[in-house]
Amino acid sequence: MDTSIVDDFVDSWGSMGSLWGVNTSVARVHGLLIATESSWCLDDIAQRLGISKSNVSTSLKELRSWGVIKKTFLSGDRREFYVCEPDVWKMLFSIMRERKKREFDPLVSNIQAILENAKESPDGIALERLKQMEQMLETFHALATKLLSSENQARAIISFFMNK
Amino acid sequence: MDTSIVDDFVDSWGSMGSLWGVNTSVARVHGLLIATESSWCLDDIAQRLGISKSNVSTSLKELRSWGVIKKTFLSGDRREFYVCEPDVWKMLFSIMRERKKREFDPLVSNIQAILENAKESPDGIALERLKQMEQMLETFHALATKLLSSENQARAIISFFMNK
DNA sequence: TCCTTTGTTCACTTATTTCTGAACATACCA
DNA sequence: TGGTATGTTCAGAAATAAGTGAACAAAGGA
Repeated sequence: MDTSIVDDFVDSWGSMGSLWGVNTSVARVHGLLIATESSWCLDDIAQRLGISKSNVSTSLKELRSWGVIKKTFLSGDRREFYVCEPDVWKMLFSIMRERKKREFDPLVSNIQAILENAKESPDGIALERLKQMEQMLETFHALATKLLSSENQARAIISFFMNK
Repeated sequence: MDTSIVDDFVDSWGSMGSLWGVNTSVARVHGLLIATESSWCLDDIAQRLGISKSNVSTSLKELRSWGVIKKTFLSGDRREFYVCEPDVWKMLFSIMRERKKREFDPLVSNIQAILENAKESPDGIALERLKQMEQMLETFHALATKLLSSENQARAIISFFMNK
């Protein structure tokens, strides 16, 4: 098995974990599942990537929480195996949905709550600007909600838009 | 001056620096400039946020590199003052453009380069999936390039889309 | 039952990032 | 020229995040 392509992909995917907010190990484990066709058990992943079992265990837990991998079972084998979502668009949408839920939504709620208490326009505060910010965030929130509600719909919209 | 709203906003904005990849101090300084109408000099920012001058200095440098603040001068005052971009949409677009350039573009190049060397479809590698990934990334790249080329155009597209 | 395999948790180590104060540079003014 | 105000850089400190190994738990199988 020619492993260099897999290694390269794992490195590349690992180094961009920051784009969606996970650490290198998590992204590397994910990269390994993406780049290979087989399903992997914990020990094999640890050996293949040269990291500890406990690290793999927590990384897999994290990847499950993002909804981008799933367990599989081989008959007669007690171990848990993992594969990633084969559809790359579905994968990306899972990540974006989760990231929105975890980081963007709370921000929007926060800003809304802050502006609730700011009806009286006190001195020195750029209240107009903060209101524009709130509106912008709400627009993005609505846009993201709409786009992320269905991969297929979003893909159609993107193609339509790109062909104009 | 009622500072609690500013403080709340600074906290909120500071805690979401990770969304666009800057640390808390950088985001807090930015938050302060966003939430207030005045222009700020280094020392006053340090005092207001309770952080060191050197931290403010590097944070301002970082914010300049993202293109989200600019220097102003008061006549008869030797100090450098800073204000943020008043248009929140322009601000957001600056951040997105810069983040794309710094993190997304290199990823796309990487994946492309890796797949260059993978014409022969070796065993155990999900080559089809990696090609789909590459295509998806290229689609997003094209989409982002188009959307980020003009705030006004993008805003028009978003409104059009949201009203359908 | 006891042993083995598998996976998780957690206290601790290691690595990385962030922040600071001091030293330095620069520009202006007296 | 010296003195003061302003801003930057950088080595090290402090804080935070990540990774490890050992202990533990659970589940089969002999």
